Amino acid sequence: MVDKEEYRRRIILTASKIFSHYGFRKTTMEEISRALKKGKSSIYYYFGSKEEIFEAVVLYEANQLRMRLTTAIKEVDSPTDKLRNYIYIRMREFAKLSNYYNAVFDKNLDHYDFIENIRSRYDREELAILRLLVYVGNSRGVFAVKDSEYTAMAIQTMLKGMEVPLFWRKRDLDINSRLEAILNLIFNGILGKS
Amino acid sequence: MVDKEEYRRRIILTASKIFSHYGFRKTTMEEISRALKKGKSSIYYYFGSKEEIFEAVVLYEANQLRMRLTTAIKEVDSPTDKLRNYIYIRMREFAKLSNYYNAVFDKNLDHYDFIENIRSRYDREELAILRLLVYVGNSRGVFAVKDSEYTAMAIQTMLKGMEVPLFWRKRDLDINSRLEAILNLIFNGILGKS
DNA sequence: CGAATTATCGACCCGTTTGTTCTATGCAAA
DNA sequence: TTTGCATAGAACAAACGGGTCGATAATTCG
Repeated sequence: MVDKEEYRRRIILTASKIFSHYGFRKTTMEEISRALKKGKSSIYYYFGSKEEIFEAVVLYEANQLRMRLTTAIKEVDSPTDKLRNYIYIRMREFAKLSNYYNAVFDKNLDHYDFIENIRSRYDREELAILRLLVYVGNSRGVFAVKDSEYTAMAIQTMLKGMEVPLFWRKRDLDINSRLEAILNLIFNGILGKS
Repeated sequence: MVDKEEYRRRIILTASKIFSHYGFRKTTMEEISRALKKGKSSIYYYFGSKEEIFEAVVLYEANQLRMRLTTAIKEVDSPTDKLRNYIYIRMREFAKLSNYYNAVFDKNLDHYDFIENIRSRYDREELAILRLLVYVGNSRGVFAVKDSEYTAMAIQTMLKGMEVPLFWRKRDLDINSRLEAILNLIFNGILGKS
């Protein structure tokens, strides 16, 4: 292994799969090392602790999420499509990431502040994106809102509101229809009288 | 709780979900009892051990499978549809049950014989069903095979062959096309020249 | 009502697991 | 051979987790 950083990356990839399935608590160093075909103690040559790996994994997943979202809004042109795409992907990816949240809330709240950091940073970024989307749609004459900032915040609030049942209630299939309703509400509210 | 048996049933339902997600080993009695909003030791009033619960769960799932399969072949009439339905549902349900198998192969092979019992019983039942399906299709003039027994065994062998990659390889989406190919092969083989 | 039975739970036990450390060893380059 | 990177086995303290037991609450029944 010429590059140490490269191997750290491989560990993150592998651990990510296991963490996402079993959560932080139920995932053991033994499993991670076995999946890498290495000795358990060898992992400690690259990472100081299990938490450190988890931290790197969450960071990695956060970046993945960011990438998917930016490409999702780039691949369409109209403001409504951009916003719709963003919300769709966001909710889908968040649902996939729910295991990480369950992992954190598993027992010990040690990582809580660390996760919260990522979370708050993402919140700010998301707000900026939404603000831009609304602003552009506005200046293109598709949307008709007074204040982009507050509208973006309102949308974000709704999105956050959808997360809770996503993570805590059983996954019923009416999520899609609820999402559809939200989208409908947002667009009709923005577009004025349909 | 008037009926003790009813509560055992609730435990099975709840434990089933957790087992199917985390496997036998990673599922703790603590989790099961918490999901039932009961004390950990209360569970032992209904079941003697964790293994006993697991046994009941597997038995329950096996019955569920049986039910789904019988309804699947009842709701259509033509022999080809019956056989096609049976195979489809069988493969889909087996894929869903793969977690239970992973659970067993997790480490200790204690339950192995117990699972193997259910398995062999199911094998016999399946063979009987397949034999009947082939036989009826034959007598209706849709199929054209010489020996229903051996044809049924051949079909079962193919189905078993499909299980291995289903359970052990990553779930690639070409499963459907592979299934389609198998179905095609079976029917064309049975129907003679198309 | 009170006794008997049913159901629940907290506290504890103790073998096993597991995150982490430490030391020894392989192995490539110089 | 020496140096430094990479690996893994052994050991360990701490936590975990299945299971037991006695006490207690809830319910049934006479």
